[in-house]
Amino acid sequence: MTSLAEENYLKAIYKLHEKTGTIVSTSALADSLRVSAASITDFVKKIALKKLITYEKSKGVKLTEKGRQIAINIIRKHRLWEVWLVTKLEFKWDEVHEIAEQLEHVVSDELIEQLDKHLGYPKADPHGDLIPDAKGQFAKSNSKPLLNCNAGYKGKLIGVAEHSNSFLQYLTKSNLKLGDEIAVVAIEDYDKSFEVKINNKDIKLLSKEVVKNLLVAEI
Amino acid sequence: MTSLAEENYLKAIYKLHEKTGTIVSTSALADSLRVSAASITDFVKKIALKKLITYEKSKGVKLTEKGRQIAINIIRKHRLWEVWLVTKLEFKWDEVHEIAEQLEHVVSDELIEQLDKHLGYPKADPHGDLIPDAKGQFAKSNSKPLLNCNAGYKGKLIGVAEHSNSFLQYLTKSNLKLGDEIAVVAIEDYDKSFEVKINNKDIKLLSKEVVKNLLVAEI
DNA sequence: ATAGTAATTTAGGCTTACCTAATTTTATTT
DNA sequence: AAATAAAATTAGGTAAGCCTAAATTACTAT
Repeated sequence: MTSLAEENYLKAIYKLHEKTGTIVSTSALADSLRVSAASITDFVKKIALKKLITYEKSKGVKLTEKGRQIAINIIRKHRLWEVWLVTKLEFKWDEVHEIAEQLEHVVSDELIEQLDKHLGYPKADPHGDLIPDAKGQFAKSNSKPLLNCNAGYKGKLIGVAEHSNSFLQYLTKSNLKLGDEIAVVAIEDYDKSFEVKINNKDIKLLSKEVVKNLLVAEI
Repeated sequence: MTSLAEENYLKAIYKLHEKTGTIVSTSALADSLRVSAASITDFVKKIALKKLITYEKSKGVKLTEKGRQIAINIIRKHRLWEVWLVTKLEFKWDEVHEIAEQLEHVVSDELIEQLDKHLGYPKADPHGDLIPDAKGQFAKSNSKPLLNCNAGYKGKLIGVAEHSNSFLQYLTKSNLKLGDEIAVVAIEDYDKSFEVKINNKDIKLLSKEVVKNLLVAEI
């Protein structure tokens, strides 16, 4: 029904829209999918005919409800597989993305149902990203970047806004993981670096780049 | 490196060779892969150039050692995934083939290593087929069709020689499963049907077609 | 041994998903 | 507002993996 390429295009469009909030440009898609702009124009016309997206020439594309459902389902599968890889197969959170990129395209509703059950119906993946349910509904989340918090704030690390291996490995090396309690001791006005206390114990200094990408929520 | 199509061709050639013991013909492959004979000839020429098989025009094809290793690796992955689906995800043995056909193509050596470990290094899949190790070595097996056994024989059901859903479902319905002890009470000379005793309890009558496809071994 | 049949190969085409180069459209500067 | 730069599209092409129809080769039966 839906080809591998289509699934990847829809997922890329979904993610780019999520990030920018706007209509998705040809060049953004070309960048993200590592395919020439000409190929994007081509393909985008084809899936517009299938009503998976709407395409405005020279403007960009947008998912239709149908396209959005397919994209969310891929994301659901991706995140469930990531949970499996980390909780059952002992992979690290920085090792699962590429494998999940392959597993997400396996087609079987019963498989995903059983996997979800096997994992205990997890709400979030190993990076704290929410896992939509079988109907495509996301749970509500009230996380925010630690950067937006003031001195005195105390919360729990529940996600990351960047998924690069280098960032994930930096956190691991710094002994920071999801679930940790973070208290903001002080904020350096000059460079917006944060002095934080982790789990009521260790004091750490985190750069603005880092706190921008740490998502926290009330305990 | 190896495309999906290549993997499927190599696997099909491996299985057909295993079944017939001979060089594999174009038509047998066409049948098995549900592709026209002309396409087989085409493709076979291509992978012969890659030294995955040897191809004798109008005779048939044979795996090279390189092609054989790839085929065995796909089979290893297929069987490990089947074990996972049955033991961890509660699928029935007649429900796993199609899903494993997709999962077997996921590429990641670490994934398969970890999966193998997670499953406790199983020696056989849910149908009793042996799982080769990471080096492509199969364990020795001394199973034989129940059909070849005489009255008085007592052994354990360790595999099936047919994998069709209808046969697997027949066995399930008949309450026969791998591991059951089977004792041959009598053999009807006229139609070669077997009267057997299962787990020292129930007496069952099995047709020649059925006993031909039941593989047993010494307890 | 040869006619007839079955299996295989060749020839020519199609679709999917990509490409480069050239052109056109849109956005940015001055 | 014109000139330039950047983004998008059009045109023409390619490789992979399939197809049908026609031609060839191999097998079987008398």
